[in-house]
Amino acid sequence: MPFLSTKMKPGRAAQKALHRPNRKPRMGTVAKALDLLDVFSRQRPQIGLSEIARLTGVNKATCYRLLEEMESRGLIEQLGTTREYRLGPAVLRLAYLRESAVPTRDAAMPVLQSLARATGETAHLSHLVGGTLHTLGFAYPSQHGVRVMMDDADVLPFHATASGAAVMAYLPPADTARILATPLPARTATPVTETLVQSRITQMQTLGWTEALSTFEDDVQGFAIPLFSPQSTPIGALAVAAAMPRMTPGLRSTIITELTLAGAQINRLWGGTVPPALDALWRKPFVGAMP
Amino acid sequence: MPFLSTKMKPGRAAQKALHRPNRKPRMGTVAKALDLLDVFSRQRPQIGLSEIARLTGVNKATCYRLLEEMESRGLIEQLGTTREYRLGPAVLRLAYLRESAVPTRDAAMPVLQSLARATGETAHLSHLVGGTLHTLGFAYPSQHGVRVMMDDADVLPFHATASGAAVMAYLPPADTARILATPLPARTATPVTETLVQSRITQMQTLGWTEALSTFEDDVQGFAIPLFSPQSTPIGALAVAAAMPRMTPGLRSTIITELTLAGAQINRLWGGTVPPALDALWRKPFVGAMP
DNA sequence: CCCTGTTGGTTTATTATATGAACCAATGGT
DNA sequence: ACCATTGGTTCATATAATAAACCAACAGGG
Repeated sequence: MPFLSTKMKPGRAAQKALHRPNRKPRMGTVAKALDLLDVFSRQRPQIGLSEIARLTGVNKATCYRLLEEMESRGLIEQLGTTREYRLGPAVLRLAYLRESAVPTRDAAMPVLQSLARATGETAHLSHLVGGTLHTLGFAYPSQHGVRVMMDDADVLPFHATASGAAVMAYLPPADTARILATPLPARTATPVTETLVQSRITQMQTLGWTEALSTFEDDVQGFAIPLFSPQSTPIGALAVAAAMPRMTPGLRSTIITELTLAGAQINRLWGGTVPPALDALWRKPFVGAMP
Repeated sequence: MPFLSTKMKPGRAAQKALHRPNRKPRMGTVAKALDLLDVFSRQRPQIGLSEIARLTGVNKATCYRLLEEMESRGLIEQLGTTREYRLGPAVLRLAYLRESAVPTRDAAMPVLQSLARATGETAHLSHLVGGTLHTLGFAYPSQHGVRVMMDDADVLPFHATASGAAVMAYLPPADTARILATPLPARTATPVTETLVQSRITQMQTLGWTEALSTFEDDVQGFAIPLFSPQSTPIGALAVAAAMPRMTPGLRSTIITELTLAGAQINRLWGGTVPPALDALWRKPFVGAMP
């Protein structure tokens, strides 16, 4: 029985899944409203009404109403000076409540930091929410001057990252297929072919970890492993992003060893269950296997 | 011009405020959905469908749909084991984004902690969101064995707390009246009369701080001051909750002094503008005035 | 000063969507 | 075997969301 519900809704689910040529998408109002929140990002923390409508494709009047309604609940707020909108204070309370009930982030951050320290590279933690990978946190080592920056709470592309492959490797095949069918976002350093992604997935399944070279960012080598729910469904990924010029066989070995260790630790903290096959791989010391 | 928009919506605002006996409330769907989130609290972090419907008064089918829609966006999640619902991981990302854009909590917490240390009592920070006070954080001193606990990210009653009075004292009179008209929640230690609340408000305005005795909790004395937006509208409160058996004139003096100091500091950090009259009161050293 | 292109916000008829009573199937306690 | 729960679903109905057109208010530019 799955932990996070993966139930099939007989009626509606089937309707949703099938592609009905003459039917409209039929999206709920609250879902549409919540989608508006995705326009906000680190680099664009506050936006005007027209801009939001433009970016989301939602009608301006509709957009206005939705924003107004979310504002009334504090989910977003409006600046009186520029009339721009931004995320509201209510999200803090919600996050606080969530963390006190399920200490996900607070529990994992120390491990993330020690992973960054042990490897000397940037450690990155992401969470699978609503079919997409979201950054939950990251940690930088103190040592190196040059380091991989990821000051983004943005969405991670599945195709172009090691984290994406790590998660996909343990997702139900149907979901993986659907993700692979999704057109990948423009911003990728190196073109990503489906066979390449496929090979990362197999690497994940056979070696116990996966890596990606110069895909999401130039000169960055990423290593990742998945994180699991108590029912062994993937719910996120742990990754290390290293600057390629620094890479050596020794460093690579260190990263993989530390990564699997930290992964096991976070899975334990979160009460996750690592699939037996993978767990066995993690228990074997890394011997320098090459994909 | 107000910072956080306080604009009046001619039509709707009036309709909302007045109690119309023969009219339906006419609440938007997303607002209703977001209201569902309020059922979750520290002591009740996860709830079943029927229970949620019962608590909120929303039809069960409607409730189900709304929850399902929010789940699709990660705002809540459902446990596969018990089918209960709880806050989802998406709130973490939103809060993270909000804090990186407007570092409210992160900026204030150190001040809050030093306030708790300096006074030896529990310090408490709350945020005005959507017409209600929400706990944003609190800090305990390390010294005393007995201390006022407030492990609640719950909503604070305006009537029964010093924080409520502090905020109301600087709210537009109309809002204050509306709040006072609201029936106060059952859970209050000492009965609260309107004149009592009114006296706290005047104390706030004349002395620069306010206090409440044994109202929200027994044997707890609360001191509070308001926090302001750049446009001098109140957006929250800073409070110290002391155990009454410990109270002495000296401690009281310390608390008030430290409280105003910390308040000024947080207002500075948040870019808030303290109203000139209040600012002047805070600059004068506390001389032991008694209300 | 007008022209033009913005902006945030509002109105309207139209229609798609939300609603809720009733209904199921499954579970758990007695 | 029963009864009272539970989570979830159905469907006719009424309500609430929608989108085009419309304002008024700015901000440059000529």
